[in-house]
Amino acid sequence: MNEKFFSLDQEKQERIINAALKEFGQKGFQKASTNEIVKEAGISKGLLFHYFNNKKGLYLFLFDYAVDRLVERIFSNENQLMEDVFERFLQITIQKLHLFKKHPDLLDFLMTAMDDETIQYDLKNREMLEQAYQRVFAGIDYSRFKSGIDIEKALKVIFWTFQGFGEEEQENLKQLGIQHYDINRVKTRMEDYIQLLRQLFYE
Amino acid sequence: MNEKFFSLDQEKQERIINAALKEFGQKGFQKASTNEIVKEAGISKGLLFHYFNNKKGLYLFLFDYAVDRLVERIFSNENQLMEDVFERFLQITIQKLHLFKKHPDLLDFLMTAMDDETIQYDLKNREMLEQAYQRVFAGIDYSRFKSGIDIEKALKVIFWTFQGFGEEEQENLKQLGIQHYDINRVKTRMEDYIQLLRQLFYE
DNA sequence: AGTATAATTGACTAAACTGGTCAATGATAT
DNA sequence: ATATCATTGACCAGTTTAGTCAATTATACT
Repeated sequence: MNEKFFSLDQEKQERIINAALKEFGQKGFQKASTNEIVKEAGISKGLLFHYFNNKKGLYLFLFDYAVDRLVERIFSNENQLMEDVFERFLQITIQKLHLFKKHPDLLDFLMTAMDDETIQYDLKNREMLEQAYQRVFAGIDYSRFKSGIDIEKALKVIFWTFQGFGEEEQENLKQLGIQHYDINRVKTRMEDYIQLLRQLFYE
Repeated sequence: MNEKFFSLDQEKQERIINAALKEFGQKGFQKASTNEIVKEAGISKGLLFHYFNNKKGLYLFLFDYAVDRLVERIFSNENQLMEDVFERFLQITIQKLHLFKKHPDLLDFLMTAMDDETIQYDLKNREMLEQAYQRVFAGIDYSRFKSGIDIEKALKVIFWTFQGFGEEEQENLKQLGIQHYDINRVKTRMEDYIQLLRQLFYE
């Protein structure tokens, strides 16, 4: 790729990246259309190929970019994960929403790119991703759970609750639009659910 | 359409229908490719246009078909919905899995077809669908819930749990393949979760 | 103001793919 | 052997594909 891409307006960079994430995320590498990407990004055909010299170059750049953004948001060493399940999932859900706000199609792109056979990457990023996912569930404090509760299943119920909540919030964000959506208020909304979950699961 | 389609081997009918559901579900009406559909279904180009005389004819047929299958599985009058939340959602989840087993892409197709602007249907089917969705949550018995619990939020936690469980089972079904997947054993797996949920929510 | 350099455009290409047709072939039943 | 049916895939004109490149515009420097 052409490093001067990073000298563009940040807003323009993001327009291009988001358009590409969306198209590749929806259709996979082969069937994604560069025409569609430049149309959505509002740039000319030539410019895209000027910065990423061909389709595969763009795809590979995007994969690295997406992994970087995910790790820096959720798994970076600064963001130390809480021991309390609810605090931890609250934290992660908020971070995912921030990520979704900037790059609505990044997570979907990563999911589908992970098992795309048409390309094989440097495996570095792949491994980093898989390690990261394990960290989400490692070192949780279960001591406060009511006795007689199946911890494994309880954890799944909690996980699915946060997942469902997060998807609902993403829907809201899409509907309301980026400017009318206040992420801090999500925190209070989610704390109502956490209160319920604590009531249910904790002694 | 050509009614003789229904005289084909049932297996062949389903191959064609499933291939079309998948393609339309993934790409929408405009961008779906009839070439892709016949390739996936393993039939010739001519045959598809012999039975459904053009692309739009196929799409309209599929929509009616999909609504019929959904209603007959989940919302038909024989399948009276239980008053107990957990019994009801258990029932619905099982029925959805049966549907998914025969037509893995039917529900996704319906979702995307609902807000496809390129075509306007007889609204009969649309209305039927929306009424049906409301029935899922109507007439539930809340009397056994512990006092001091926010019923509205509790219902969402329960819904998200069944949703997460259902999606996980669909993943298993895809992975294991249709022949090694026993739906009756799902019931017992789900009853473990129901036991936990009862323990949590019921007096 | 003038000139050099870099950013950006979009018309253009050959190849692939699009929805749809139809004469030819294969299968089945009488 | 014949008639009726199901099925095929080469073929069509039109669109879309990834990628190129001469030409235009914007920026920077003297």
